[in-house]
Amino acid sequence: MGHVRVFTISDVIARYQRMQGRHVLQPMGWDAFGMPAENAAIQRGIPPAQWTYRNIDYMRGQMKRLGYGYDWRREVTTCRPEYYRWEQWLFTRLFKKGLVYRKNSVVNWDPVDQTVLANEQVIDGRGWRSDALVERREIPQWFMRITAYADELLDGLDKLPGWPESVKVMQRNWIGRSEGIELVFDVAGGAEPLSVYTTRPDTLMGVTYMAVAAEHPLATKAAESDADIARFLEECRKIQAAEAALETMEKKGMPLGVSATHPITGDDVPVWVANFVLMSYGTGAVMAVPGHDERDWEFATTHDLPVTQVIRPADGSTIDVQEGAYTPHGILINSGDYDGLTSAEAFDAVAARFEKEGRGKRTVHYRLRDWGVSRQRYWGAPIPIIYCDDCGALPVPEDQLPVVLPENVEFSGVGSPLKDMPEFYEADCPQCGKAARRETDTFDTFVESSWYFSRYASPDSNDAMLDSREHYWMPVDQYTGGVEHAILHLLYARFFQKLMRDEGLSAADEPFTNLLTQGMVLKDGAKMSKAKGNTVDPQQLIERYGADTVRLFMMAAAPPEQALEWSDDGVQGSFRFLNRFFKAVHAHCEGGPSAGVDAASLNAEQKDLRRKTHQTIEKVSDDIGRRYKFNTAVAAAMELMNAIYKFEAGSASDRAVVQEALEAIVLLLSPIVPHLSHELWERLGHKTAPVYERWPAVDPAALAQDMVEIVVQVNGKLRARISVAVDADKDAISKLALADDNVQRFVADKPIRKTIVVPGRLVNVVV
RNA sequence: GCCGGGGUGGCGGAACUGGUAGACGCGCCGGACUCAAAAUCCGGUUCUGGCAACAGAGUGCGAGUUCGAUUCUCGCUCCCGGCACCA
Repeated sequence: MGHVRVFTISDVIARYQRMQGRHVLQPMGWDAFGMPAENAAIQRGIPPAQWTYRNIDYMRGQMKRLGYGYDWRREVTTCRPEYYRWEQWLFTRLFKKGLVYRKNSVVNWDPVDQTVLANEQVIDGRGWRSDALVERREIPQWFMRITAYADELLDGLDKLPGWPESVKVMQRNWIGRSEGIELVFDVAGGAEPLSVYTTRPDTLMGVTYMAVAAEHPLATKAAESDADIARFLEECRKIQAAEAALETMEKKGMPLGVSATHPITGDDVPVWVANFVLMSYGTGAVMAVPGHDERDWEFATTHDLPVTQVIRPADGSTIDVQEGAYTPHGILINSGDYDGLTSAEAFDAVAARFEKEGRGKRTVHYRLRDWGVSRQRYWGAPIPIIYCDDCGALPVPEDQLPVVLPENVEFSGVGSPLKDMPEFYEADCPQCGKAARRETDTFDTFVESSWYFSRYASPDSNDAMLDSREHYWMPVDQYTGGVEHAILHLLYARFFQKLMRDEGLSAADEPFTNLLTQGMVLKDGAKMSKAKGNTVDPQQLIERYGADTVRLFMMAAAPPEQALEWSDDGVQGSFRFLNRFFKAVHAHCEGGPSAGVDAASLNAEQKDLRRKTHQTIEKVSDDIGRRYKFNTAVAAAMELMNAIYKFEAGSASDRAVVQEALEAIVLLLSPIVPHLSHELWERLGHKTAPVYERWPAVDPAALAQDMVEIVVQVNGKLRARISVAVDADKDAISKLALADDNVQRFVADKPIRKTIVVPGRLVNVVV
């Protein structure tokens, strides 16, 4: 049902834009690699490929029944070699540019199943199948250098007015550009100096300890002669790779019995090993300022480390850092020569001092890390690399692409079957020709989903990743997807767009001009999922109520970006409305053809209905075209339908007004309920179908009104409603308001202090 | 823990730029039709008091700004999404 929701939203927008006269391309494809197919293969004993292709066929049939207006000639399937060969190709190009590289990085290792686990497969620190405590393990993996584009990815957000602010803020924070200084603390006893990065050099005089990662050489060395430290380091390995696990676990540490030297005071600063410092991020060492950093404060308090204050609030108020860290900027105290400087001045002074002495430098840091694309899994696109004992890791030559993933395999779930297939992994070195070994890891499936949208422009191109047709269609005008993609998918897609641009394949800097993030489909307050067993099968609903009822309910129940609560009764309600809609048209058509509206000779009731018709056209156009609020568009159409039911049509001019109203509803709802609209449009006497019609236009003359209702408040409380002429001036309106009996009751003889008149809306009398 | 979003009748939601809180739908109540039921149609439906007119209260909790706050500001609370190997 989640898919039904996204695709209905997109289809409504596509059909609406088409009726605006635009040239619309709405494609569909299958993001088909990934863990679900492997899991299904384990459970059902069928190869992932078979299961995948079967599902694609089923789902394609269902989409056709739902009436989505796709150009099926452009269908793309990411697990086909014709598709993934091009990301393999791009990867080899990036290899030559130095934008991909290999380094060690951490994975979740299940020591019992002897396999790498996804974060999702780790439950409370244990493997989902073995129940063994998961360990951190470093293995060599391939990375794409997304950090080389960090600044452009950050600055580009300012050029995306069609994106929700919340998504842009999340991406900004994720990239996390910060300016700080990198400086060095010498370590007593001739050990390697500790290099640290800080964004708060103004708090340098408040450093009371240092902390290093468990894998840091200083910790490893200390463990050699101290069994307790060795045990602690062992314990630190039993943390899963996910950042959330790291941040929520109990912060633990031990003193290493080693001191660093404070670079200004020369004082000894104790060095600790801590489980929350990571070797792989930054330098593996941090300076701690417990007086002015919350995490440092927590740690210092639990381990009885000193907390000193070196910043005071600029407004002169007093604080006590023993009660909690003070994190804002302020004025320096207890800082020797720096006393009295502001945080900003101290930043510059400290930076200048270290740069002059050659012991540190100003540095820009990013929270964003390079993208690890290696997966130790079978059902993914092979990474096109060959390892030669003599020549090292080399990209597969272009004329040998694609590296095809064998589809007919036995899949047991333990390790990748590719590792047991010599016919796959045996290869010749592209450089020296000697026997070599092919990479058996596959790409992260985010690689496929990072560029598929461009491929729709030239899905049949066998000579290039993208051809000139890309320039006609890209960038995507309207992209729709779940908020859960706000960071990863959307950032990787933006990154790939820049890679493809720099490869000369595209002229666009950004892939998606307008972004709509839609909410989940819930049932009983929880996300619908097979795991929870609370799914609803679209197929059954289509059979019982028809596709239009399903589409209508999806659009009517909630605004697109909000979570939608599934309701069987709500579906019934949508079905009821469509029946009323049908009956209204049918009853009207029984009376034979209608003449056109003669606007000049309408009575009051006819004018009212006609005004409602044109108000509805105005409202629905705005709701679909500008606001993407399909739920209120549907509500407006229902209101007009209710007005038609109340209107007693007798004369020919009555019937003309009703005909106009019904035609409006048919066209306005046609993007949402295309099948029924098609039928009703024909019954109303038209030869063409709504998909070929233009969107209805508002007649401003029909909206005109003589009198308008205004609310009268006394001291902000509603006391009366009055009817005034639309062109009445403020004096006239407030005179009428004060003349009202109920208003008089509340004003009585109290003096009137002020009267606020908002024309067309309200009068507020302040007494 | 950090980043982002949300909390409005019995329920889904509306109120777009600070100006009538509860549009529209569901459910429920009453009526019509029917032998009866379903379906359909008509009327009612935030809570409290009142026959009614009307009055009082009310948008997670607490404060603030304003003639006026669901809307803006500050603090709190609960729920949802993301946290780099679910996609």
